[in-house]
Amino acid sequence: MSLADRYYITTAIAYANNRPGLHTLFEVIGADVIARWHRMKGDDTRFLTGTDEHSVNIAQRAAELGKAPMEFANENVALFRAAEDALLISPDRFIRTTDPDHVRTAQEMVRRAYANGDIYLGTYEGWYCPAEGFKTASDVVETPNGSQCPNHPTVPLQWLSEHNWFFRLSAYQERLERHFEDHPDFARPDYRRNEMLGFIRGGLEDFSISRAGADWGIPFPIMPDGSSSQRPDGSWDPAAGKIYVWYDALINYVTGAGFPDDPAAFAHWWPADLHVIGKDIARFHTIYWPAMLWSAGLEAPRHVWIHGFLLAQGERMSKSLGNFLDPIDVVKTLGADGARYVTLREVAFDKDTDVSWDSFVRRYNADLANDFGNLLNRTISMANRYFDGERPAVGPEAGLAGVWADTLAVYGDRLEGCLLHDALRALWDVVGAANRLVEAEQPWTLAKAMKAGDEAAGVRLRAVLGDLVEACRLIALAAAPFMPTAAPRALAQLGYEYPYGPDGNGGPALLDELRWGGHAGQAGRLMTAEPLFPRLETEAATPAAG
RNA sequence: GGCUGGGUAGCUCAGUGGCAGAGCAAGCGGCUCAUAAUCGCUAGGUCGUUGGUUCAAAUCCAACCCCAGCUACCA
Repeated sequence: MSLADRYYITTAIAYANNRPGLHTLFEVIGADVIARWHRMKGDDTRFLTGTDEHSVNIAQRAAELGKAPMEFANENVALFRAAEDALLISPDRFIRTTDPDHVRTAQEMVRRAYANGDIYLGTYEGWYCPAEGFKTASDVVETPNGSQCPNHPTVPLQWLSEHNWFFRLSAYQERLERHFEDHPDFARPDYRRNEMLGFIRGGLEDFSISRAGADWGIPFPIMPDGSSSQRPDGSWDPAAGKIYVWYDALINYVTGAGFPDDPAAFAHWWPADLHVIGKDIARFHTIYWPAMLWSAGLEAPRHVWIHGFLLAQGERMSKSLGNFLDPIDVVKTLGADGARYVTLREVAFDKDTDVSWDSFVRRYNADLANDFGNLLNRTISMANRYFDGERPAVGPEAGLAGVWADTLAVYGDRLEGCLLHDALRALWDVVGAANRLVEAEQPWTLAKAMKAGDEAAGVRLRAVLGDLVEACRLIALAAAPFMPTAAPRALAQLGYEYPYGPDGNGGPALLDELRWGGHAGQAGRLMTAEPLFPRLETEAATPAAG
């Protein structure tokens, strides 16, 4: 990938029925890091995230609370935005499925599929739980008394039969298989790709894309006879029904790229480079979505990354189980940078991971307070003491330079390969190497010799501390996508300007800045050392929620 | 049931034929620049089980046991 490439990255849109947990925002933090990395590299980057607001469940929940669906959605979206702000998430657009342009886009996608002969009227049949909604055949439990909803055994299931529109997914089976074969890295990680490919090979059925009777949702734009469902006064005929789920939710990715209102923007941003999504919706993103796009004459996204879930003692974290972490609590305790680092270091980005409050606090103290924070602190403190605040330059034969070059290569590969936890692990190898260098060189011993008149010791001391300062600069800068405010604070203490904006835009190409000794000739003054990541006392570090 | 991933130190995991590894947690020692920090050392594993191939198996093969995922319309 060359410089000045454009890079369009998205997350799944979250279901706006409640306040978000860290397990929901995990994917958004990860995507934000990747977006910032590309912005800092100089790529023309667009990062899209947002909320999914149409569904019977949301309308129903709103009604229970005596609110209009939109009012209910607005409140929840505000909670999402507050949590994302606290986590320093930097979307270029926060999209809502209730946004007017998204409504137009979804309707246009339906029209295109219709024009292409890919949607037709059919009958959807299935079990319906009045307490919960439609159930799949595999969800329903067979008992001597008949079929039951596993979550609501006392509520009788209804067998519903509904007339609605279907998308001809079956027509795309061969093309999908070929796409997976021609683009082996379309869906990753590999084991998820294999699952999806297996699903395709098992045969594809058409799926329904409209619902009758719902009144909260995007109006289906076509009447059964093929005419427009829009009336002369601009309103939509309720008899046409609403667009159902995937022809609403998935469409946000092209809405966010400018389709169809802004053809120039769309030509620039589409196809998306990366959709970051959870494993629960892999099929819809890697199978339904490409087919829907092809049907509209558009290209499939380039890559879909499928991440796992956060677990608490082996159980999936969820709002309903109550075993989730509140992102606001985590930010309050660890700081925004700490929360981002610890989440992405503790949770593997390619599979499920068990996490706990204790593991988060341990990781924060070990990696941030003790290893990196203290490295920065001791380096600046010594340089201030021995050289009166003048920043020492890198030495002529720094052993760390080689370590750095190797690490940076691995770091970039892992980060661009979505193995964010591995990227951080690699970067922290340099932190360890730098701390070991301090012990090996014992700057305090060199300083005593220098004071006693040993010039060679003075030269060596300057070089050692220069290398340590350089290591701190590079580590902080490389970690900036993960820790967007710690990086500028660290660089300020080291006497460097931070040339990037709050979202990572502007400034020189990151990879140029990340060359060892890149600022060798530049004089500067160090600030007083100030702990970047104050150590947490374990007892004090208990979440408010318990 | 079928397919896929996994089962390695107290915890999280790396390790695809050559003397069992890392980080964290634990114990001991060193150092004093630093946020009771840091550096070194030690301890700790029948590598899920059983059999097989091989001079040599955590690694390859077979069977079995456990955990998780996928096996169609949930946001």
